[in-house]
Amino acid sequence: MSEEKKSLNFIEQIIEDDLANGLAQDKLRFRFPPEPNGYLHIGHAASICLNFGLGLRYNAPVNLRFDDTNPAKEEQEYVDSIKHDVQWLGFTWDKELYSSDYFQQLYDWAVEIIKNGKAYVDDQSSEEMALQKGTPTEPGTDSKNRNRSVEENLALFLKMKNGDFEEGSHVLRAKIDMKHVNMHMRDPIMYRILKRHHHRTGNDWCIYPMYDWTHGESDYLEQISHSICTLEFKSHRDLYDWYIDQVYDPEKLRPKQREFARRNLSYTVMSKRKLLQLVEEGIVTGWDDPRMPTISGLRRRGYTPESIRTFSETAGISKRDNVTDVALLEYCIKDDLNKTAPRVMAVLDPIKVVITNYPEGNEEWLTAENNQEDESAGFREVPFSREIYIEKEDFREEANKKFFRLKLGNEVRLKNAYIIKAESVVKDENGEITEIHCTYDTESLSGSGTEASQRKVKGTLHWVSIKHAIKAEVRVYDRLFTEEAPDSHKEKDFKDFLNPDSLTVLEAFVEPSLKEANVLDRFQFQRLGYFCVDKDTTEFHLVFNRTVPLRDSWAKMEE
RNA sequence: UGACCCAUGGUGUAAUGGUAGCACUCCGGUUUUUGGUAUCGUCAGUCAAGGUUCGAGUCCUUGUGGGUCAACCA
Repeated sequence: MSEEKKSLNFIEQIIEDDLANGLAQDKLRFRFPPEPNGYLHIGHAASICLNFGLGLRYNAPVNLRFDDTNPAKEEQEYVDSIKHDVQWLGFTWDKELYSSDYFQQLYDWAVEIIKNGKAYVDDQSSEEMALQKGTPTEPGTDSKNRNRSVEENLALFLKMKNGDFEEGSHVLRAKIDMKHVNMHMRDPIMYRILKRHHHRTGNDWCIYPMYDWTHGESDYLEQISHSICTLEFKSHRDLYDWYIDQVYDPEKLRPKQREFARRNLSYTVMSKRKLLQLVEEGIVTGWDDPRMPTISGLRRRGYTPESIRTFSETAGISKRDNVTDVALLEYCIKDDLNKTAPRVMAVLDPIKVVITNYPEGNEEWLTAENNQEDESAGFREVPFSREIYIEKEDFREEANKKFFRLKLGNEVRLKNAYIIKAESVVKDENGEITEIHCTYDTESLSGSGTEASQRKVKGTLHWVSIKHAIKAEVRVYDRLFTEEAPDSHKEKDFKDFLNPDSLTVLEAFVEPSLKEANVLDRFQFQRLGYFCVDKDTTEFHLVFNRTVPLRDSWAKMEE
C-alpha cells in the first residue's frame, strides 16, 4: 500500500464525518437503484463506480435495486441488460432487490399513515390538482377532499387497491402542506391506479407507489446508510425525510440522501429520451451501436471495463454542472489498450507495391513482436512476399523532407521486414497510381543483426502480403455529434449537430493471424488505432470496429 | 420575481483558514523499426466588490452568472 494520501471526494467526506460522529463502520451500506426502463450509459457508470467503489473502500455491501414502480415503462429485458452491464464493469452486488418486493409493506404503511390522518384519497382530475398546486412563487390551495374522515379514506383506498376504480380516477396523497415553499411537499401523490401487468408482480396490484414514497422507504428497509442520487433530486430530500419520519424506528439506522452532479460527456447526449430517439429514428443501429454512450455501445466499440472505471475515477464527482471532454475517456481506453492489445498489421486504404527484385513465387514468414510494451506477449509469424499492400497515404511521388514515408527515390522500413526503395510508379489512363515498384535491400531484414538491418531510415510502414491477406470490413467510427454540447442550444435541436461522417465502412486487408480472432477481441492495428472484432463477424466475413485512433501528430502537422 | 444548489487554467477535479496541485487537451524538445508509447518541458486558473483575520480559493455580506423545483415519470 502506498502511503500517499488520496484526497476524498465530498461524499467520502460526508461518510468520514458520519464515522467520526459515531456511525459504526459496519452500518455502512449502499445501493445502485436503476429503473429498468432503458439501457445504462456512461453517466450511470459514474454512479455505479461511485456506489460500488464506496462499497469496496469501506468493505460495505452494495445492493442492486431495481426501482420498478412504473409497470408502464419497465421490462425484464432492461433488468437483464442492467445486470449484465454492472457485472461487466466488474462489480458484485450484495443483494439483487426490487422495489416491487416492498409493495405489500408499502401498502401496509400507507394504511397506517391514513389512520394517522397523514394521507387522503383524492378523486379530483390531475388538471384540478395541478391548478391547486400553485407555482414556485405562489402557494397552493387545499383539495376539497383534504379533510375526508379516516374511515372514508380507508374505505376508498381499499377500493382503489381492489380495482373498483378506473385508472386516473383516484390517488392517495400525503397530507403535508399545500403552502409549503417546496413544491414537492404540497400533498404529493403516494399511489396511483395503473391497471397494468408488472414484469414481476403480474396482476397482483392495480395501485402502484410513486418514486418518492417508494425510494426512501426502500432505503430504510434495506438499511442503506447513504442513498446517493443526482442533483435534480435535491428538492425531493424534504419529502424523502418526511416519508421516513412516518415509519421511523429510532432503534434503526436512518438513511441519508445526498446528491452529486450527473456526468456529461462532450460530443454526445446522455438523456434516455434523446438516446431513444436516436435508436427509434434509425440514426444509430440500436442501443449497442458503437457510437452510443451506452455501456453496451462502449463495450461493442471495444472499450474495456477497466478503462471506464479509470475514467470515472479520474473524472471524479462534485456538485457542479459539467461537460467532461470525451478526450479523457479516449485517453483512458488508449492507455489501457496500449498495455494490453496485441499489435497486428492491417491496411485500410490499400495501394499495391511490387518488390521487383524479390524472387517471384517466393514467400517468407517473418517474426513480429505482439506487443512492444509487454515482453510476455510473445511473437507471431507474418508472411512476406513480392506483392504487398501499403496505405495510399503512405506514398507520394514527391514530398518535402518532413514526409517520412515512401516517396520516389527514397527508402522506408517495412515493419518487421525489409527496407525498400521506391523506384517508379505505374498509372492507369486517368493518371491514378495503380502500382508502386520498389526494390528491397536483401540484407536489411529486421532482427537479422546485419549491418544493413541496423541502418536508420526515417519512416516505418505497416503492410500486408497481398497473397496472404484476409479481407475484412472495417467500421471507422467518429464522434456522433460535431458540437461539444449538442443539447445545450435552446434554439436548435440536438440532431442538427449530427456528424454525417460518424461511420465510414471500409474494405480492408488484414494479416492472416486475424483469422482466429473472436468477437470482442481487441487489437492495435499498428500506426492506425485500436480495433475490436464486431459481433456481426461470421466464419466468412470479418468485421472490425475502430475503438479509437492512435494519436496522429503527422496529421496535425499537415493541417 | 420565491426557495434551494453551484462558481478554481480550454476541460474535469484537489487544496478541510497557512506554498493554488493533479489529470486530460493544446503547444514544443528528447528517444523510438508504430509520426504510437515513454520522457522532459511550455502556456494557462480562484466570477466581482466589500468585510472578518497575522493570513481567505476556503468564513460573512452584497452583487453577477449558471442550474434545479409546479408528471397520476424516475
